[in-house]
Amino acid sequence: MLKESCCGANQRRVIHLHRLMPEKTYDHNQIELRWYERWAGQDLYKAEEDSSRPKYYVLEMLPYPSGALHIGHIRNYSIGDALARYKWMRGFNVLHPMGWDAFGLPAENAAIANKQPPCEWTHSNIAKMKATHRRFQFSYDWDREVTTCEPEYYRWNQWFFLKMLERGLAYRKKALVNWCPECGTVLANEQVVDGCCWRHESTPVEQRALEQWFFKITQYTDQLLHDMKQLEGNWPERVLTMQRNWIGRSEGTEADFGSDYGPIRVFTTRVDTIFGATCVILAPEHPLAERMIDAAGRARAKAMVDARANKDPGDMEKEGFFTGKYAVNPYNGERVPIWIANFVLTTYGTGAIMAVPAHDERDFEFCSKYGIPIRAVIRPVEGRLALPAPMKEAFPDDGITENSGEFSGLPSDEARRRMTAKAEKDGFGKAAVTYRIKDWGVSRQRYWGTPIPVVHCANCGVVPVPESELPVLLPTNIQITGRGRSPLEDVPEFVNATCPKCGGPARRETDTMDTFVDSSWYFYRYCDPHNDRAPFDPKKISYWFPIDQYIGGVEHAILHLIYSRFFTKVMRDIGLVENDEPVKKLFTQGMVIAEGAKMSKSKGNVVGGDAVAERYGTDTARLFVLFAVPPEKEMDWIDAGVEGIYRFLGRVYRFATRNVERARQRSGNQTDADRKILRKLHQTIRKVTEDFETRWHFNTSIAAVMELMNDLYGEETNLSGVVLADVLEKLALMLGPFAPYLSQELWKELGRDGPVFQQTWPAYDADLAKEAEAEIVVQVNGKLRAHLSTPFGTPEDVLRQKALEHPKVRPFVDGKQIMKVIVVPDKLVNIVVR
RNA sequence: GCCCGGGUGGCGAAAUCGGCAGACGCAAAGGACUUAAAAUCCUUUUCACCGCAAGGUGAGUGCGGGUUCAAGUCCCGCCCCGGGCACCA
Repeated sequence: MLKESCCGANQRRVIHLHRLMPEKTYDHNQIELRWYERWAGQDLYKAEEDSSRPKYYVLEMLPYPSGALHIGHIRNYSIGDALARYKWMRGFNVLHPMGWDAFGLPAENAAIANKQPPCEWTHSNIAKMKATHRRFQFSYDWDREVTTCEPEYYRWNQWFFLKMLERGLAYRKKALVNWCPECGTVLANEQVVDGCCWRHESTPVEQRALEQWFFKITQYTDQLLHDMKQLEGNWPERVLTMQRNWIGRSEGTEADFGSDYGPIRVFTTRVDTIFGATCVILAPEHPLAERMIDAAGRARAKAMVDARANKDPGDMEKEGFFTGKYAVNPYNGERVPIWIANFVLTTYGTGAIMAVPAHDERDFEFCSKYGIPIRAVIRPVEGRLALPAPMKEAFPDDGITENSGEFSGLPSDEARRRMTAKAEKDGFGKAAVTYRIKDWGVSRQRYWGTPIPVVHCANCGVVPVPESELPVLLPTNIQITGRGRSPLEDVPEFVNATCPKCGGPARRETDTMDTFVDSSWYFYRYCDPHNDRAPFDPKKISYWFPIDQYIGGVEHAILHLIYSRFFTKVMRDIGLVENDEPVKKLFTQGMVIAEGAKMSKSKGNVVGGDAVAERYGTDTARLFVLFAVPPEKEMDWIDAGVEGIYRFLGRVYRFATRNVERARQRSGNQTDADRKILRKLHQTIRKVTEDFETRWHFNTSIAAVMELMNDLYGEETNLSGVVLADVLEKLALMLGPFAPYLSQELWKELGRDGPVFQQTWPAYDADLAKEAEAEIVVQVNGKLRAHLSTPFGTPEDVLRQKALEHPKVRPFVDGKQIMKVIVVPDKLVNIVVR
């Protein structure tokens, strides 16, 4: 077995150094191909429930099957795979699955571009990418593969939808969509470029209101916020902050301004400034607005809505107009004008605000522009009230109220409390909490997604498809033209349905689900992927969950992860799962850029996994993405750097193969070099183990192994066979999580059997790792002057004495007054002189 | 504007608890081997100055202050870069 792999051309003799020991050239292609074939079809990474071992669920975010794995994917999977293999070696029962986020818009675009059905396009992409996965030997249990566009999967999306509907968590309401009048179709946000259609660059996108489906995530807002406590410390602080901002909870007051059209309710966090309100402003979509203005006004309001949809709010000029009507401030009875303006959002608060230009920057900007009066009612705690005339900018800070009737002279927070209490007492308002987060719009007017399982019946209205009739299959014979509201509307055999309630003719819902629905629960399906009676067996979930480690890009910090948390809470309330949160620990890896530029297809600088594997092998590719920078940092792919790693693996391989014979014979006696190398070996094991257990800075782990290799080259001929055998064995094991092919090859060369990841992770011996003597740094006035080698535990006074006597120290000390000597045992002596 | 990260040699980086700044790798230079090259192996490589040399001296972690025997690391102020949020009332 050993000999058959080393053909003559591979061998040469290193005469000058190593006494005629044959070494082999590192031929990555041959090694990787051989093990690839050996392992094919062996189900090496199969996971099964086993209560006798601690479980470990490691998960990388499933990819969209775009056609090829690029180096960003490789980085993500190399981190997860190293961890999975390490955990196996530490005795854990590891679940490490993979799947495909296979629904989505690009498949439809591809269908339009090259007339290939989305299903076909998707499956051929999956096949290509899976081949790359296998080539890299990422340790997935492929029996558990989940492909979200398969009916076996998406029927459970539909099932969850029905559960949401039952619990009042799915509902319909009108919502605006982007509409291209040229295509006659709905556009996704990413298809809107500079306010115009991506395919018709001069056609402005309009806003149209359609009935659409929503999930009531707002019902869980407080839980989503509260349960973040369970995640603190285990999720990146940055992600939690982003989610908190996204939810955007703010406490304030709602109050009614009176008007001829009924009360106008406004929300404010600064009710303490309400005596400074000089107008009320409605969002252009506000229901009262329509009644207050004429046709010309309505046209202006509509134009505002369209313009706002496609512009970056940051560079939009504030605009508005006076309705001609007035509102009454409930606190002082003052009559103020009612305006309509583009910067007031209908989607936040009550869709109406009071404008207090003196104390709000936006209101200040708006009111200054239109000559609306500015009246200060808050003064700085130590300062005077601003005068209206020379006011150059708003004073938005808290302070002391003035000119506020009975509430004058109070600190802002006290004023807020008392004024809110008055609103509640007099019945014109109340304390209120508002959130930025909105209900999750799940409707997409698209073909390539999960059909929403309801029908519309003329007699019965919206009727859910019975569970027993799931899945509602997505038709496959379809022409994608990019025209019309949804491609599904052109498929009569899909649209024409029977009402499950009355048996009469009905129209099937043609909206499909947002693909975030697919990815909100796929990690549960991995635990029971072939179940055809339920989304999964709860018993399996309670064994594997929560996910111990989730690894993916920070770009999913908000949507995917918040939706996943929401789904878990709903599933828990249905009684399917026990955990509050799906993911115990989250790791967000940095982006990969190529030679200084963001990788993109249009730039043509995408570094493909296969190309790198071809040239250097997959072990080199994996090791390099882990070695270049710590995994959480952005990484620049530079070809030259890869060469260094390839050289390193070659060094390991050559060293091992030319010493394996000596190692097997365990010849020679203990030497000084042995002790030195053993120390280094155990220091290296300690370093690599600590990196796995704490920060995952694999760049330093790999650097440590390189140092060990450098030392081995220095002492090669001085080592005994016993120590060589020990070092080579542990080297192979330590490289296992990073370079599975090479480490397996070394393992075999050492005459050992079985996959490396099924071996036990080497333990380090703290005594062996300990340096023989302490290196003491001697400083004078903080400057390094000498080193001392002393036994560990040398008493302080001895260290002080030795330091003062050191010939390199004397010139800096002699003739000077010694003020102080600081001694840190086993570490440092600092002599302070004057 | 607000909230996070970050700024260290020619480059990627290391220094994990306030204790030798630059581990490891890339690039570069020199040497060995070779007819030659590649590959490989060995050496040098923060900057400035002194020295024939061994070696020595000084400066140095974005900038300015501070705390400390001692600061890349802690504190205050500023500059720059990256990311997220951004009319959220």
